[in-house]
Parts: sequence; C-alpha cells; structure tokens
Amino acid sequence: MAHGFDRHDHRACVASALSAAEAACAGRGLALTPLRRRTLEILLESHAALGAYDVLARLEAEGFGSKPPVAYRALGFLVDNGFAHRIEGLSAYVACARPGSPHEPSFLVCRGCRRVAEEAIAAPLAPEAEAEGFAVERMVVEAQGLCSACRESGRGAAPC
Amino acid sequence: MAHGFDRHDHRACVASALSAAEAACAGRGLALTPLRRRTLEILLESHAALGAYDVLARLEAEGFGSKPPVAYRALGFLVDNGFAHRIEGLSAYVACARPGSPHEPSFLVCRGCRRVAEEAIAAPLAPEAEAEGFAVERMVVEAQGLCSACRESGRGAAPC
DNA sequence: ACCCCCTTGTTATATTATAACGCCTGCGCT
DNA sequence: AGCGCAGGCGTTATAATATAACAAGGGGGT
Repeated sequence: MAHGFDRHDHRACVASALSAAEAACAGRGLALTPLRRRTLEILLESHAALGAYDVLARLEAEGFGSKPPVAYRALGFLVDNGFAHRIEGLSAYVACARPGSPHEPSFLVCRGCRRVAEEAIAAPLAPEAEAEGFAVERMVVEAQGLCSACRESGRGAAPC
Repeated sequence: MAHGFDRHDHRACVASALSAAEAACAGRGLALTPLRRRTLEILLESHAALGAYDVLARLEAEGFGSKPPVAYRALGFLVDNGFAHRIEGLSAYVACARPGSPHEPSFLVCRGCRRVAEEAIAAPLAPEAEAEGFAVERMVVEAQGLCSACRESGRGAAPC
C-alpha cells in the first residue's frame, strides 16, 4: 500500500521521487529543466492534488512565466513521462508516488482535503475490452470519497 | 456485456431507458419534466458522450433556454438519479445503459468517436480503501482507447 | 388567498485548457 | 566561426467547461 493519508517520512518521499525523475530523464534523454524540476517539487510538497492554476501561481511567485501554458506544459511533461498523474475527478495534478516503476496507477481521492493515495491494482475491464475489440490505451481508476482525517474532522459533512 | 460499439436494436435501447426513467421517477417522486426528458432523449440518440454545450445547443434549438445552467441542471438531475453518467476523461455525459438497476458503472471510452460502452465490474480498490480508513463514495473506472471501428478506419491514428 | 417549494430562465463570472506566434539557447554541421 | 534547426519558455488571445446568484412562474396545501 502506498502512503498518502498516513504519516510517513515525507522528506524521503520527495528525495526519492526527485532522484527517480533525474535518473529517468538522464536515461531517456529528457531535459529536467529548472521549470520542470521546480514544478515537480511543488507537486511533491504534499500528497494533495493541485490545480494547474495553483501550480502556476507558485511558479509565477518564483520568477517563472505567469501564463497558463507555462504550467500546462510543465505538467504535461511530468504526466507524459510518468513523474506525475492527472486526477480526472478533480481536474488536478499529483506527483507520482511510485516513480521509476512503470505502472497503471489508481487512486483514492479525498474530496475533503484533495489528498491522493496512489495504489497499484490489476487492470480491470481487460476481458470486456477484448470482447469488444477495444484497444485500451489508458485506465482511469479513481475512488472518490473521504479520508479518515476528513471524516473525523467533519470536513465534507458526513451524509445525514 | 453491454452494447455500445456493437450493432444492436437501438430503438429498443432508447425505449427501455425512457420507460425505466419514467418508472423510477414515478416511484421516487421525481419530476421527469419536458426539459429533463428531452435531455435524456438527446443523450440516448447515440452511445456517444456529449459535452454539456453540445446538449445545450440542441436544447436551445428546440426552444428551451440557451444558457449553460439549463443544460447543467438537466444533466445534473439525470446523473444524480442514475439516468446518465458523467465521463470524467472527456468532461462529457452519456445516457445510462443499465437504467433501473443500481450499479457502479465502468466504461470503455473511445477517443476516436467518443462512443462509450458501459460495463458492470466488481469495484476495485475496496481492500486498499479499507486499509486506509478511506470511505469510498464513488468509483470512477474508465478505460480510454480506440474501438475496433475507429482503429480500422484509422481515426485516432494508430501508434507508429 | 397565501405561502412555499421546485423548476426554469436569466446575468455574470469562475475555472480549466489550448492555439499560435516570437525569442532565445544549445547543438551539430560545414 | 557561421549556419540552421530543434526544443524550451514566454507571450497574446481565445476556447471549453462550469457555477453562483437572482427573478419569474406554477402548483399544491392550508
């Protein structure tokens, strides 16, 4: 099980993600530029999903460009290369919790705090896809709900 | 297996979805107003996902209001009550293929023609969620790819 | 008659995302 | 050195998706 909602050594988390990204870029001839690296660091600060415009605001405050394409391109690079993932249910982005190892990610997504736990599960739907002659290119698996911290703190107002 | 990409009697498809919606509304005290009913009919015309603004354009052409909330509210009603589903990966909406029976839907979503096949699979992630104390409220399971018709017709340009 | 809830409509604005172009740099080539 | 090219970053402008907030009307209950 990947962490996300549990307490853990987050510094190690950040360090290993960054060094995995560096290694992957070096190995594949990709440029981990200051902008891209900083974007990844921003995502890595927490396990919460950030909107592209949240990331953009951070980048702008640090002297990078201020227009949407700056953030979208950096995020696109990270997502395309597996260093980050897009959470469709939130239209937001989160750092990859398993950098380096190729994987079909799936997520527990808290609607209270937007934190995300990344899990590795066997791909569902494969037999159905095959029966239909459908070529799967990407799986989106997101469980939306409330993490235990949010339920306890009343964030997201439990259903009556 | 639900249809979606295969040939089938679509007229029966539409009729059964509409009568299931009528029955569910009658049973639950919901109002299937002309706007809501027409919105469902528009979604039912094909198994392709439609954007809210596509639906809005159709509604407006038929004399309904022309502003986004008109479409978003009708779609919200249909989605809330299980008569339609939102496809997160497309930011679009599709009629439910299994109206009446409660289900956690999952989808094969073609990026060539936007058609959607709705499948019923066992919820993944349940054990992981439990281990984290995470309360799942909704599962999003979408396999994105190309249907056989699109692959054969070259739509979506096969990977080189 | 009156009230209340629900539905539909509006105006206005927020949020998310991409197209298209220019500049600069680093790199390979001659 | 000089040239050309590709990639990255920045811009302007606009597209696409979504919601907040308020007004008007209808229909049922008392």
